[in-house]
Amino acid sequence: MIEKAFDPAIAEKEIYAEWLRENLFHAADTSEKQPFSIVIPPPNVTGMLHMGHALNNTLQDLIIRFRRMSGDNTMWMPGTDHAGIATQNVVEKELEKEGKNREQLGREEFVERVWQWKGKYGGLIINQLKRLGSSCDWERERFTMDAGLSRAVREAFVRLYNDGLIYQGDYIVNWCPRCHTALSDLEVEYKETPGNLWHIRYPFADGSGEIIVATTRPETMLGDTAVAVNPTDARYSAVVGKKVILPLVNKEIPIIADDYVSPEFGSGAVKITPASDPNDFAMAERHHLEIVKVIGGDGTITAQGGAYAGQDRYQCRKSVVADLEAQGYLVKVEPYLHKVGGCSRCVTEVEPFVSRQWFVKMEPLAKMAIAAVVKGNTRIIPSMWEATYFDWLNNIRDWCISRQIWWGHRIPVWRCLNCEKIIVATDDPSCCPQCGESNLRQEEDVLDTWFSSALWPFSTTGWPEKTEALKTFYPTSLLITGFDILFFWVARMMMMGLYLMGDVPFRDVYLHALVRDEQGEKMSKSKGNVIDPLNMIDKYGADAFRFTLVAFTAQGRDVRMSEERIQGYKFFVNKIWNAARFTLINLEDFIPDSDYSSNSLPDRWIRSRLNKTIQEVTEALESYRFNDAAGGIYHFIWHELCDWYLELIKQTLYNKEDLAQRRATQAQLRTTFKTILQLLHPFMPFVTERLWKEFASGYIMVSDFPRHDPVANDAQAEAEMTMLQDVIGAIRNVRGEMGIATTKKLAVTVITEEVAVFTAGKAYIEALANCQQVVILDHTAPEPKGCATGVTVKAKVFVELGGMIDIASERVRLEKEVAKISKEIEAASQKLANEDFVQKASAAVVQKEEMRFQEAKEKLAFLQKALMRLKEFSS
RNA sequence: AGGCGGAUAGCUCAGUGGGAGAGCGCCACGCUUACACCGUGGAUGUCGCAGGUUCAAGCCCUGUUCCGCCUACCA
Repeated sequence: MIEKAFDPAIAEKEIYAEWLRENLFHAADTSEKQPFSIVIPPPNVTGMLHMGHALNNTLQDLIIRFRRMSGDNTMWMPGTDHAGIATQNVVEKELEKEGKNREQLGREEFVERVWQWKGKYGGLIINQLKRLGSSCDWERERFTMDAGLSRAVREAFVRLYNDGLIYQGDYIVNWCPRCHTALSDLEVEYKETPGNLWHIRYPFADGSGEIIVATTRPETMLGDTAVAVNPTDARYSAVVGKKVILPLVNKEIPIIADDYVSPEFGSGAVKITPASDPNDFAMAERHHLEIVKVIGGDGTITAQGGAYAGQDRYQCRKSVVADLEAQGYLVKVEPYLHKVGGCSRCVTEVEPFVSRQWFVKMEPLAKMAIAAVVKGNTRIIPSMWEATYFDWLNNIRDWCISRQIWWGHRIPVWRCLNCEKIIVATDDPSCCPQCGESNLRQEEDVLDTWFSSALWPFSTTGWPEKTEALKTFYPTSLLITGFDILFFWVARMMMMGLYLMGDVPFRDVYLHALVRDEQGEKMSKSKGNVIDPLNMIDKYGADAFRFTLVAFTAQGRDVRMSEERIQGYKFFVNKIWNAARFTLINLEDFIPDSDYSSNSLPDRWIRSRLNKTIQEVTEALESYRFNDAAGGIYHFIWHELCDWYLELIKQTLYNKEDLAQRRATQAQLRTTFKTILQLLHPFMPFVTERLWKEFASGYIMVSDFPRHDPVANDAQAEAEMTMLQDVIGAIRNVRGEMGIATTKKLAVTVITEEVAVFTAGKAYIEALANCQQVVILDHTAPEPKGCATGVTVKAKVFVELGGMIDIASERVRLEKEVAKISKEIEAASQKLANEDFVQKASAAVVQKEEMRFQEAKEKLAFLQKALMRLKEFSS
């Protein structure tokens, strides 16, 4: 017999090792079976498992296990992402502790050092995923910097370049002065920050007056090359074309007219610093203005800043403001709340910076990505995200893919030092194809990490090689990821997949929500509200933890996590475990190989209910309604199987006289339990695998997922069971309301038109309502006196209290019932009295309403009679 | 500024046109031989607000308030 309680810590370890040993996670490259594939959103190598990973991977494992059991050739591709800036930062911090920096080490040695770090710590999150039970195809594990994936990156770059979709140019980009690299637009996080709006006087060069401009960044004025006003602004039409003297710099700059300027804001005149503001940069292109870089890549003022050269940008702001004030140029200072962009990796304020960078031309790629979703080649679930997806792609800007860091895929571009020829190649060139020179210099920059991630759905299966795996598993079937990387990753995979593979990277995309704490706050270390998934697994077991995540994943809703809930589902695991113990205890003498079939009501009923549950859970999983799937199986196991079925069959199991029926019920019990273990397996892989050993040989994870059978529904059995359940409920209600102990046996009379059903079910009522005697009488029989009474749709129930009836509490109980039913009657009669309702509502609805009305009226009459009798009894 | 989502029992949330639900918590009674990590019974809601459509609205439409998120170049 199994132990009294399930010990997840031991079982999880053993079972996972068995699955690995038996190689059950591995999918064949080619197979007769229908392929089903998912690529994991590769966690950063620097990552530690957090709630987001836990949710993400639980959902993937759930679907993967469901598909595997359903007979598909199921491949879940695992791996990690090299996470350029994040990883470089981690290693640089390590160096810092040793009093070194990366420049001292030099590029090669630094990269070597990162690889060492990766070897040591990079696998941690993979092991953490295993703790969850993830059934990834570990043999296939990939890393975005692997040789194969690096080759894919070069191939993609070269193709894009040759097709004119990659270009290099001097543009203003988001620059992090601390990471010392360019960032894409997506890597900047804007935060509302209190600042000031400084109003500054710019005198006209001809001495005829002045124009006032407003700015949030006075230090940038050192690099101003114009002042702009709106061409329709009458206040300024006369001054357009004039020159002003740039204060502190003493340089003449023009006043220009441009639609971009909003006349309503500030003074309606804006200073233009093309090197320090993207809008100003665009304006400089339109008006051919000079670009003066006064802020350098390290955030200090350049030599162009004259007297301020060398100052930090914030220090310079103070100096400039002080000088403007001293020289009478400062008109006023207003407090001003504005959005300031920060580096998403280190929170340093981003500096718009003009530099030479590489870009991917997005428009043609975006068009393909839009069309694929419009045509339905890829479905986005929940569909509300489609709008966001389209909106972003329709307004997309070119993607800055170069990063001035060392950890990443170095851009495969070389320059011939002799003839300046640019060479773009997948393999390192040994000499210049134009002049034969062997002195070539490779581009220093590396690619944005997301460039390689964008290739993940096909680079992982071997692209650009035409491998069997690629043929079998591309397009992948499903991607499950958080909505927060819809742009970063999903959209870019769509573009790259369509462009390089000629087909979408996945058929379905399921976007799940964020995991928050129970107050709905985002979990963060600084808030101290993080719940560590590994800690939860240690405390409650992976099964309970997983089930919690699934049960709270409703489409379009955040997942609010709390320890209390996980504990609740641990109780559920315990319930299952004990139901299994009960089952096993009662199957000890059972020989499973004979063919039994039972027609007892509980057996027919549970077959029907189980069948419907299979259907419900299957349909919910197929449409990604995770909470419904979890809820359906929870309800069945706890409230149908345990609460009713196991109780109902006890008498049959304990009765050794009727061996045939006992055997048949044992068989049904065994089948039912095995089936729910299979149904539950994708949700709770460990406890189900553990229990499976007690029921069958082999592994549940590769057994067949239950299939529902449309003809197995037994409406008759369900209807009869409902009659019995209602009567049992009525008796229990009397017991509970009258304060009679559950151990006290009752004598009950049931008066009904369904004499046959209740006579057959008498023993069940006796057992579940704890009665010593149940008498079933036809509806023509006289009603017994001195009883507490209850009424159901199909029966009147009389509970004998042996003259000890507590009249006061019985009256309260009956009056409560009367009030409830009266309300029902009123609602129903009102509807039926409404001619519009009777005419316009569907016949079925009207009929239902009439039936409800009739039933309620009968119940009410009975209850009123009972109340009357009660009065007679008491007087 | 625009877009999206949410507002239903004390808490967390299901419920997309016909009798307001679940889990947890709460109250009462019970250690009945699978389970006290349990069982049985009970209490609890102007379904954010205001209009409208409909025989019928938590659900559809319009407006509105509050909360959250995303996108955006207003200095």
